[in-house]
Amino acid sequence: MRSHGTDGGVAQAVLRRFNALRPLSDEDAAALEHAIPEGLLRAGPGEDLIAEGDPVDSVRLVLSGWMFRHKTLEDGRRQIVNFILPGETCDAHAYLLSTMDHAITTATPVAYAEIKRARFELLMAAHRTLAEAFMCETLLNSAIQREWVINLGRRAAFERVAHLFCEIFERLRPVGLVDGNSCALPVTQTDLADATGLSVVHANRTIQELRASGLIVLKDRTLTIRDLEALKNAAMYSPGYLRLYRAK
Amino acid sequence: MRSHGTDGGVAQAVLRRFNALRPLSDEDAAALEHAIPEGLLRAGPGEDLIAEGDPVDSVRLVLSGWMFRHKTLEDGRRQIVNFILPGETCDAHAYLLSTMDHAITTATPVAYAEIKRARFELLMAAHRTLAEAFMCETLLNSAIQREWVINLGRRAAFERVAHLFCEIFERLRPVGLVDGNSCALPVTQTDLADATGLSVVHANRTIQELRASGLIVLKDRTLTIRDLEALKNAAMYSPGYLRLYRAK
DNA sequence: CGTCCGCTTTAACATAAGCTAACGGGCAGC
DNA sequence: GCTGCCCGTTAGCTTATGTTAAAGCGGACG
Repeated sequence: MRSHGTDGGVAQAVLRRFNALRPLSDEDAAALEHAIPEGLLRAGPGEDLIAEGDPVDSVRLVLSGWMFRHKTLEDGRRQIVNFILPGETCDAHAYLLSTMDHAITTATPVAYAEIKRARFELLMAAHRTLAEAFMCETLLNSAIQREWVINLGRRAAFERVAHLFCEIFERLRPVGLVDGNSCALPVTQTDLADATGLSVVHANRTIQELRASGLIVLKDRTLTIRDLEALKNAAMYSPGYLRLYRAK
Repeated sequence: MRSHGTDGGVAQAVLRRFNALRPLSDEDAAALEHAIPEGLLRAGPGEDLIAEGDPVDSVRLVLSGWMFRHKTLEDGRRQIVNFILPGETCDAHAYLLSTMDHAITTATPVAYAEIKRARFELLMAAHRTLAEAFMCETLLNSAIQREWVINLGRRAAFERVAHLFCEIFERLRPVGLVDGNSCALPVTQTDLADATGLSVVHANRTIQELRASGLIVLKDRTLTIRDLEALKNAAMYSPGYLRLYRAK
């Protein structure tokens, strides 16, 4: 199945994720893998990959590393609207709307593949299942966005942070990035605050509380969930919106 | 252009909206109009059209009336995650994910058209621009969802409600549902509270404040915006995310 | 014509979360 | 080995928003 010597396994996360959404045929997988090395790129941590208002005319696949989507108000208040984790795509189809309504910044060093619009459209036309998988990615993104609206609108700080942790854990699982009950959490507390709509101080207090409750350990950018079920209960986490049935 | 005697003008809102996203050829428009009367349906106010977890296998187009998407936590806290206004679609492509991750309820009496998946896919295959228009609808929905995340995460109550009002006004404009500086707002304060993540009491206080500031008049389910620019400033409303450039 | 009911409004009080400020620890660079 | 900087942490005080409760108000309905 691996056919490109130079990028051995580099597309692994993407393939695993897509297979969880729509099982891909070997042919579909090969076509996707083939498109990746052509547009392979890297970026360091804290780099702005694209800003609000920028024109879009390609699709990106995250091979490794974390990014996040965010918007900033005139007076500087920033909100992270979503994280983009390994295996996920930025902006499939977004070129249809011409420009970005939000910015994307890297949290860690990342490797990603950029597929130009024309190339992408050919790929979609030729591989129906692949097209559906990308479509699912986009829909799932909406579903996650809706869950974040609930998180910010109706959950208290403790539940909110707990929920975010559950979600990240469950999103990393299908791409093989959880190790037992631990996963990487390579972002600052400022980022977590901006993702949960809290002030940094309160985000910190909340994390302390989560630690004190024995539900999690968070140290050296590694999150360990001591009791996932209990954490989900505390977060009022309702499974399902991530649609990872097939992913086990 | 009108060819169906019985549904005279019923698809007007949908066509206006689509034209604002992707100018449709007469042929595309005709194909869409043709699909509508077949699945024409009505519902009263407060009806649950679909619940979380329900299977989806059709696309709906709202011809008239308001609906909203919402999720409810186990303990009853409810969050409206978006309104669905006349001319907008529910769930284009959503059938790809099999089931709903949220519920849809009507706020007013509504008329809508239901297009079954098979029919919809044929329509998409035959009309590229129409397919793009539906795709844009889906993407726009995501963009709105992101803006709601910012609204709930980083705006204070006053800004939040002001922002919602600006958004609704701008979303109703391209479908011809604003009249001067007024538009319908056929929802209760409880609904507004659930959409803005506030308690009813505080939502009410905030609306009073908005009235006192002279920015709006809200009476008999009609919203009048006294000074749209001022309201947008107060809301830190950044145009653009609704992509209504072409709609003027 | 009175009663019920859903919606809005007000009041009084409770509290979660914000803000400002300062300190500590680790790590990179000089 | 000192210095600076980023990040996490803690403290003390402020405030926006939630909660509970009750009253007003108008329309629907018998």
